[in-house]
Amino acid sequence: MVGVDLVLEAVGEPNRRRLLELLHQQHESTVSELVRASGLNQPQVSKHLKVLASAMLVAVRAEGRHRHYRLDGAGLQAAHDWFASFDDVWNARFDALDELVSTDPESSAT
Amino acid sequence: MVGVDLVLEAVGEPNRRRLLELLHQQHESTVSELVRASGLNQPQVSKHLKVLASAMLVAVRAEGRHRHYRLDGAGLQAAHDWFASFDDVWNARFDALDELVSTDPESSAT
DNA sequence: CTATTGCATTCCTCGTGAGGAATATATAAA
DNA sequence: TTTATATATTCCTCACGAGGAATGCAATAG
Repeated sequence: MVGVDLVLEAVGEPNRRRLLELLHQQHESTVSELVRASGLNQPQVSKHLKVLASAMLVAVRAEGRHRHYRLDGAGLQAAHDWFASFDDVWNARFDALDELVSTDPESSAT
Repeated sequence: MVGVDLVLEAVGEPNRRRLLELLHQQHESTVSELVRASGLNQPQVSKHLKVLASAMLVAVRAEGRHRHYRLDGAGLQAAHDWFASFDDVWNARFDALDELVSTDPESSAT
């Protein structure tokens, strides 16, 4: 399992989110391509990618002197699951209330 | 719609995540209760709650000299949706690959 | 071989953000 | 009224993290 702490700290940075979104469109990109697409300098891109990789948000594939980066589902899903654990909040499921009134299913008047 | 930037920056902080999880268990808590449960000092809790509130992650209800905080689904769902937009990554849908190799399904040697 | 390209890494500076202490503010109690 | 409680806010310090510049390093080109 992936540490959600690393993931959420990594995605807290706006430029890293931009890189993730660029990678989402391109499926796979070299560092040079990300530099051009993001407008960031090459060292910054490499450093951000390093952070993303240690959070299992991206994976690398070496090919010659090129490095092909792609999204890694592990980190993304870890963060997704963490927020999903709160889904009862916005789903407004009145479980406790439902249990309280479950003995009286007739009381469903508006 | 809630700004996902504010939300993801807010949840990037570990103690703020702890507060969110505490609020998730308690449904509603005063600042004092969160201070006791989190081990943080009162000013830090108030400051973190302020950040969480501006990201629509918590909502407040004033009652006498107490402030009752509870989770706000708006911010939580915004972050959830942002990660959900990447679900094709971990669902491992090889659409493009599938299209490329669809003429040769036998080539799956190790 | 040397030169060049693609990327990673190091060093430095600076801004920002988190924590601590003290204080301000508001509401309730006496 | 004075006092106590609950919370917010201000000020300060400090550490960490992001960006820039320069450099290192590996792989291809010539």
